[in-house]
Formats: sequence, C-alpha cells, structure tokens
Amino acid sequence: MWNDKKVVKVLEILADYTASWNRPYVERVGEKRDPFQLLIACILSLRTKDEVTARAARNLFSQASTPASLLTLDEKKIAQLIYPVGFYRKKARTIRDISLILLKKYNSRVPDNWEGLLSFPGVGRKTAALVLSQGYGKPAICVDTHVHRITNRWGLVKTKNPEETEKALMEIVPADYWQKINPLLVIFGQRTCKPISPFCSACPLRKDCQKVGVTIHR
DNA sequence: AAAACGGGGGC
DNA sequence: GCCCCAGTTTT
Repeated sequence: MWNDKKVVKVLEILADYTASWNRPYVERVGEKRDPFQLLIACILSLRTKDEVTARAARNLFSQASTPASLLTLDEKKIAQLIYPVGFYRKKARTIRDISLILLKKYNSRVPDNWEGLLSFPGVGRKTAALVLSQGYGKPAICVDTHVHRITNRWGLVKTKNPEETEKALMEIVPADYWQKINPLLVIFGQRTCKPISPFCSACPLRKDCQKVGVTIHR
C-alpha cells in the first residue's frame, strides 16, 4: 500500500528515468521568467497541449510581456498572436482582464497567495498552484490532468475529482516534494504514461501500477 | 470521419 | 454535478 516512503521512492525513480528529457514549456517558465509570464502561460495552456502553448506564449511575449504593455494590444491583436490555442478569443479577453486588475489593484505584481490568485478571472486551483509552486517556490500541489490521471492509475488516489486528488496527495506526500510532483508527472505523462496508449512496457513503475483507466495497453 | 484531449466558470 | 467554451492530435 501507499505511504510517504513509497511516494518518495517512486518520485525518485521517475526523476532518474526522465532526467535527460526536455522539460515541458509551461512548467519550466517559472524557472526563467517572472510570475506574470507564468500566469499568462497558464491561461494559454488551459485545455491545450504544451507545444501549442509554447508557440503561442513566445509569440505573445515577443510583443508584450508585462500587464501595461499587454494592455496596449486590443483583444483582436492578442487573439491573433496566441492563435491557435483553443478558446483563443476567450483567453485573449481573460489575459486583458487579468492585466488590467494587476495594473490597477496590484501594482503589476502577481499575488503570491491562494486568495489573491483565485480572485482572478480564469484562475482556478491548478493555475494558482502552479504559480505558487513554480513561480514563487511555495509548497503547493498542482493537480493538472497528468497528475490526476497518473496518481489514479497508480492507485495512489481513487477519485474523479481533482480537488480530492489534491487533498489526498497533501496527506501522503512530504511537503518538500510538493513542488516536484507536477513537473515530474507532466513530463512523464507526455512521453510514457500518456492518456491514450501509454507505454506501459517501458515504464519503470509497471509492476506496482494498478493501471486504472488505462485505455490501450502495450 | 470520429473520438480524444485539457481547466474553469456558470448554472 | 452537467454542460459549454475552440482548436489540435490521435485513432
């Protein structure tokens, strides 16, 4: 059964296994760029793949990368820059709305706490957690679909609700590993523990995994 | 051609 | 809890 020691061991196996792989764009943004760009990249990444997000974000940031400079672009222009992420009109609007609130109420500084982040339009627990953990180095568990899917496959958690996954993980994962989970499971989820046709035969954890919801096994 | 994919919000 | 949002990728 799962306990804190087993979780840590699994995370270390995965860190080894994925050590030489390129890191995803969004989960890497916080290491190199400011929380604002990380936040905007998170908005772009909603329901869109990492590579598409990366192209859109670089495109957008080449034109404007602060709340004030983004506000000089109208929604149409932003939409054009971030195409073809899904929901690009809605996201263009959200990006402007967030920029305006930041400029007016936060002196252009992204909040570093749950309450502040969750008060923004288009920001839910996943985005807030990623900004906290990757942008500010605070201990938050960011449950995106990779984390949700993979921990359920393992049998570490058993729920359809990402918020319950977050709670369950907070119970069992030592706090100094909270920030590592998301980047690690995202990279692992993109290349091995994929939503469809996961490469179970190449997975270092295949013996322990309960393969919950695995669609096609090869 | 059709199904799968991925967060948040509004109801 | 259910459904919508709009595009790309995979089958």
